Amino acid sequence: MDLYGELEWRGLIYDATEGVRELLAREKVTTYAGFDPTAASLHVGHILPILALARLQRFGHPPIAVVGGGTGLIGDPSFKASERALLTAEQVEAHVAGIRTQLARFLDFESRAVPARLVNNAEWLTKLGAIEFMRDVGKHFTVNGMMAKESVKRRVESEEGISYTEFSYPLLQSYDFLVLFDRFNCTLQIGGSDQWGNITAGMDLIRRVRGRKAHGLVLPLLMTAAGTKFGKTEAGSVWLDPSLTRPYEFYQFWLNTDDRDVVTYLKFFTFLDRPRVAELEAATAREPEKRHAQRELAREVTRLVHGDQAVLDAETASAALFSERVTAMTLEQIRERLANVPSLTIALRQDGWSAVDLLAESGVTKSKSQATQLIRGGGIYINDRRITDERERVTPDQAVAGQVFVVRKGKKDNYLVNIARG
RNA sequence: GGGGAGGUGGCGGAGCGGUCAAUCGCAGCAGACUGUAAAUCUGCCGCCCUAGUGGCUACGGAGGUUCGAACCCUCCCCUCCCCA
Repeated sequence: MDLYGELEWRGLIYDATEGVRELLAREKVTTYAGFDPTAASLHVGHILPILALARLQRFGHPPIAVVGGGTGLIGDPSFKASERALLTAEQVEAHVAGIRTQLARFLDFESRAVPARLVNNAEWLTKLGAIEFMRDVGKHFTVNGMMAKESVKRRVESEEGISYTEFSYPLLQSYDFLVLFDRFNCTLQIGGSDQWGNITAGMDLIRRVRGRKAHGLVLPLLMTAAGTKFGKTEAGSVWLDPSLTRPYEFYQFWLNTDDRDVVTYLKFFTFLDRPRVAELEAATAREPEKRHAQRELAREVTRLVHGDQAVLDAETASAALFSERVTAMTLEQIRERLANVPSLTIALRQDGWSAVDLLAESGVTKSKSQATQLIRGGGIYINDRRITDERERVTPDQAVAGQVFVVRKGKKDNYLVNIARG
């Protein structure tokens, strides 16, 4: 199967310009995707375009990941309801640093035949003078054409309006495309479907100033079957940065994928081939309770993002928390298997604590009120035992080896509460 | 510039002098069921505690009237709609 067919099968092609398929089949096409540093870390949604670049590289097309150190200073208005506050240069710089390292692990920079590149558009955008920009780039766009773009329409028509700053964003992205075209002969840009307007703007610029045709391909918007935003959990966004989303939680996020979404996600977020995906699809239909597909999905994506060891740790912890009894484990086993579980401490008290105090003082809950509510709702377990009365006393000798309580909040949130002595 | 409508909890949206921490829907959390799924059902859902006819903070902002104001008055800020 050719690359385009592969992408099609995976459902990754939302829209593409005429001739992309033939182009990809015919020659090595240097391709880029941009990532603006709007946060300190990329989140699970970003995996889609990143992997798209990686898939291209596997088929011999050199990828370029562009970190938007320059465009991040401006802010993309595409399909945004309102103007956003500008990030400071320091914020952008800090975000860029984090995102760079994350991007780096998905592409193969060692390959000589198909080199990957990681560049920062601040390199050329911050040097671009206003007059130069207006003469060389701005002259090629009509305001009329810009305003007609679906991506900015809502903002143009809104009372709040759109600042000149954000309005110029598509031009900067167009200029990026032109620079990459000139430097690396980059002729294809990919991105989320919201990027279509910005991508075609870049294609237009290249056509006008260089008389050459460039292409665009956009990926589908991520949605869950339940109609909610993809990549959100109780805790907020699912980040790639392990200090923001622990690898265990990251693994759990994928493991909890809705049956209706899991095959789609396997195609989107893994490199598993067609027969394997078909196999997992059949397995899900046959015995959904086994979660074969979800397990494989969680394993694959966690490996991609956090590595083999993280997968092992997450699987061990998951098994321990969901199918074993804490009280049957030794202290060493708990320490080892639940290494990824958030660890808290509580000061020793010989006569013990009321259940509420234990939860609030250790930080499992943020207040005694919250602790009380959870206990009354039946959502708190200490060492496998459900707490039914918030006044119930918990004593140090009930801790595993006299040292640690495994506290479960709800179905899936676990904490180790260590007794601090002295 | 003229005329009109409105700003309420994460969002939507009731309330229009006391019984309002504020109906309801969504989102969220917990429970039951189950498969760590979905759907459904139940409870919670401003914050806090010693958990009560408890305390604190709240209905754009600042004052005022009143025993008492999200609700009335004044000024200010903001949003939306119509006309020009």
